[in-house]
Amino acid sequence: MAIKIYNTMSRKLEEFIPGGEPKEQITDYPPVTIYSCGPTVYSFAHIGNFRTFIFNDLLRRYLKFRGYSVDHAMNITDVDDKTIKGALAEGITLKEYTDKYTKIFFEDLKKLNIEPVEHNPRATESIEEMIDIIKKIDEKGIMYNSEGSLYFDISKFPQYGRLSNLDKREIKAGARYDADEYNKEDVRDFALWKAPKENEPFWETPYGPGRPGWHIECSAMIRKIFGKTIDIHTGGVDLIFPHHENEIAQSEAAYGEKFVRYWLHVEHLLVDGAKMSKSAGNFYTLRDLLNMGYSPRPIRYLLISAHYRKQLNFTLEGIKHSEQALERIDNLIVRLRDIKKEEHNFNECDNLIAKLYFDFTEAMDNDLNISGALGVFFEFVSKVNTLISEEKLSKNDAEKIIAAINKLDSVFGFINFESEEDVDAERIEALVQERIQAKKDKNFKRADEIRDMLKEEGIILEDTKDGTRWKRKK
RNA sequence: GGCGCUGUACCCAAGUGGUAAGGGAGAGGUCUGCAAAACCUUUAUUCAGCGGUUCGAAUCCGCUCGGCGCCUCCA
Repeated sequence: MAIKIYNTMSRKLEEFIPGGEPKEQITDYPPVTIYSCGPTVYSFAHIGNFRTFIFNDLLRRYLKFRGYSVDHAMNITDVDDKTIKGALAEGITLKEYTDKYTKIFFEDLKKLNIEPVEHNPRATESIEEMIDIIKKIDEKGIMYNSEGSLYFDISKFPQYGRLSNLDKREIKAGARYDADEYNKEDVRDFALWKAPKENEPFWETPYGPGRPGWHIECSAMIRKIFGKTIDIHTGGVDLIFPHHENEIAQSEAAYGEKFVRYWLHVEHLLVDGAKMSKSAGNFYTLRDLLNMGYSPRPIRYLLISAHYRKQLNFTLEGIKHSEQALERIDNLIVRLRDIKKEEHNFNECDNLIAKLYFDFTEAMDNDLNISGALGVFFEFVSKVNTLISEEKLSKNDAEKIIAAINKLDSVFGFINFESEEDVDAERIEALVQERIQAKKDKNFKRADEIRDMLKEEGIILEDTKDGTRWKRKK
C-alpha cells in the first residue's frame, strides 16, 4: 500500500515514490525533500495563508507517521515591492521591517501548533545562488537585458506552460499585460533581476546593481538546499501561474534536469463565498480571531478538517463547530484517564486499535483524505465511549487507547495542545470538596451554588460514580 | 474567451460503479438530587436538474443551471 497524491503537473492521482526509485521498505527511502512557498513578510498573514501552511504541516506529519523522514524548506520572502514600500513608509530599513513581520509569522505558526521545518531560507540571504542560476540561464542564451533588468525569454523554453495548462492560452481582451513598467520583448517574459529604482535597496552583481525578481528566490533556494530534483513542491493554487510555472522554467532551463516530482496545490479559503485576500480586504488574521475570543486550537481543527483540494468557506460558526468536535475528543480522554479498573476482561482492545490505524492510514493514503480519517477517528471515539459506559476497559486498556490517540495526534496536531498549568487548581479543588460535602449533607442549594459559581468562571463540574471531576471550558 | 475547482440532510463534510461515513445542531429515552458528560434511538428511498451507458450510478458520459478561482501582486 502506498500513498497516492494528486500531482498538478499530470492532473492525476499518482503513487508517491520519493527519489523516483521504488524501494522495498519505507525506511529505505532517502528523506523526502519538500519545498513550500512561504510568506512575503510585509504584514500579518491571514488565516487563508495559514490554511496552506497547516496543510504543509499535515503533509510532513503524515509522511513521518508513515515512516518517511522529511527534509522540508519554507522560504521567507523579505524583499519585494511590498516590503520595500512598507519599510520606506515606516522610515526603517528593509531588514528591520521584515524582521518584525517574520517574527510575528513564526509566533503565529507556533500558536497553530505548526511544526518548525528544517530550513527557512530568506531571499536576501540567497542572492549569490540567484546569480548562479542567472549565469547558467545567460550561458544558454535564454535571457536578455533590458534597461538593466534581466528577463527570461519564454520563446526559448518550449515547455513553458505545462504546469498551468496555459501554454496555449488566449489572452483575454483587456488583460493587464502591460502592467509591468519595464520593457519586455514578450508580455509573458518575466523578470529574473530588476534594475534598482530610486530609494530601493540593491545588490551589486556582474550584471549590474539590482534586486531579485519574485520567482528566482525559490529556484535558488531549492538548488542551494537540496541541490537536485526535489520530491514535493507545495503552495496555494494561485501560485500555479505564474510563480510555479516560472520556477520550473528557470530551474530546468539552468540545470537541464527535472525540477520537482510532485506539485501539490492547496485550494483557497473563502469568506462569504469569495476568496480571502489582502487586496479584497475580506480577511481575518489569527490575531483578529484570538482577540474575538477564539482559540488557536479549533482554528487549526477547522482549517485542517476539509480536504486540501477543496475550497473551504470560512465562518465563525465553523470555529464553534470545531470547538464542539474537540470537546468530544477531550471528554473521551478525561473519561479514559478516570478509569481505575485493574482487572482485564476485554480482549478486543488491541484489535480495535489496529483497525483504527489501518482505516486511518487507508484514508490518509488517498491524497491525504483528512475528512475520511476524521470520520474513522470519531467512529473509534464512539466505540470507546460505549466500552467505557459498559465498564469493559481496564486502566491498562485506557493507557493503550490514549497512546493510540497520541499517535494519531502526531498527524492531527489538535489534540495535545500546549496548555498552561492551572494556577487556580488548589482553590477549585477546595470548592469541589466543599460541594461534595454539601451534597452528602443534602445541601443541594449550596452544591448548586458552587457549581454555578465555577461555571461563571468557565469551569465545568461533572459528577461520576467515583467522584467529581472538573475541566475548563475551552 | 482559455484553464481549473465545485454543487451530498438544518449547518460542516467523506464517499468516485454495488445500494448514502463522520462532526455540529434538533427530537425522544437511559443515568443523575438536579445538571454535565456518556450511551441508546431518531433526523437524505436520496446525492443541483434532465437525459444516456450499466444487472446496478451520488459515483461514468452528455446537456442544462448555480457557486468559486487563475489567466495581474496573491497561500
